[in-house]
Amino acid sequence: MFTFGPLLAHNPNTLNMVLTEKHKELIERIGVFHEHKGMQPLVGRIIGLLLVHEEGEVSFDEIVEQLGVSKSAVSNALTFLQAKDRCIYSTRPGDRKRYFALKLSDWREDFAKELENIAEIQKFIDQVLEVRTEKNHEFNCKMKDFSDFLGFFKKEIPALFERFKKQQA
Amino acid sequence: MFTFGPLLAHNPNTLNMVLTEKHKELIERIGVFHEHKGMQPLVGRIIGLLLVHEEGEVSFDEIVEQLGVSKSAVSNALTFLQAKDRCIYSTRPGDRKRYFALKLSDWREDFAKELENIAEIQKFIDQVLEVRTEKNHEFNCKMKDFSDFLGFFKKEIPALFERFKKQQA
DNA sequence: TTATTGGTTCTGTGTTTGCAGAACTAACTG
DNA sequence: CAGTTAGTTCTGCAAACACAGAACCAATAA
Repeated sequence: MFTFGPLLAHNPNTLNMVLTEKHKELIERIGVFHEHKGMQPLVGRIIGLLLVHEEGEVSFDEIVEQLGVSKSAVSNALTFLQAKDRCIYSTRPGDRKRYFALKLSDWREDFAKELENIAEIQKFIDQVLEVRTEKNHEFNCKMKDFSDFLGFFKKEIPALFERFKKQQA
Repeated sequence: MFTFGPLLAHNPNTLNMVLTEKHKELIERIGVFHEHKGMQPLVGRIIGLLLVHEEGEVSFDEIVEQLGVSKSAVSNALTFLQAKDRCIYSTRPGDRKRYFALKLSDWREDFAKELENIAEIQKFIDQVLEVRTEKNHEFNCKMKDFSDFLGFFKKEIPALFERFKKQQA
């Protein structure tokens, strides 16, 4: 039978953070930024929401309601974010909901990985150099030059983080 | 009327570079690499072809034939690559064909741009920090930390290239 | 036990993508 | 002039994408 009291008590929808226009606009912009990086629209919006949300932890339901999308879409997007290790959830005693948060603590490793990833083109450059003849020496030289730089760059990444640590202290 | 002599003389198809299996496979791998970066498939294949092709300059026709795609697709892909400043064409006296090549000389600027681009997330982080309350201080601190690093990183980019130049000599 | 909650998986669908093929244009050729 | 060459633009379509909605499942509550 329907009981009003428990409904209010258990329904956390009423507790949703209030998003101002500024919040919503920022979420959208963060969304398109991530779209440009190849992610699907909703994934970018969720990242935006998790960033601007004052708690930093947001329930599945609140994501559905704040972004106005379906449960299935949110489920898939969150599965993706967790698979990519960009997101985790925690639970609370006496509460079956999952509270999702960005893994902001990993930004060093994430950023380092991104840097290494953009330098990955070196592998291809080197393989190209292996199959190329000497017919166009200048072209080959430019490629060799680029490859050398990429090798240098990769080596420099750890030092970069160390220098940051030093100048921070 | 049909004349055999001029046809052979003017038809450069017969002059196409021979691509081995190794070449073709490498082109495909370079293609998917660029697909992951958000480019459309054919664009990546063309970059691959321009890289492994011994001349470094490849005619429109040869691209069509070597990759087995339509003229329209090649036209659009080349327009895109030129718009992105990754590709240029040159012509030869008495030859109406265009010979396309990668702008390999610009790799420094291109790479610097890519680095700056991945650091662009800082703008969003800072805007997020502006709208956030102090309700979750730890979360804010991590974001501030990340933003500081991104600022530091951007500043370091020119020095990086200089250090490369120095150690090269 | 049935009902409810929290979330996942399946099915269908409008939209976008990526290309083919044809029509077209501009420049040269005979 | 008509015909050829080199490339562009237009039209259409098959496949992939991104999501909605419904069915579904597992855990808790009544």
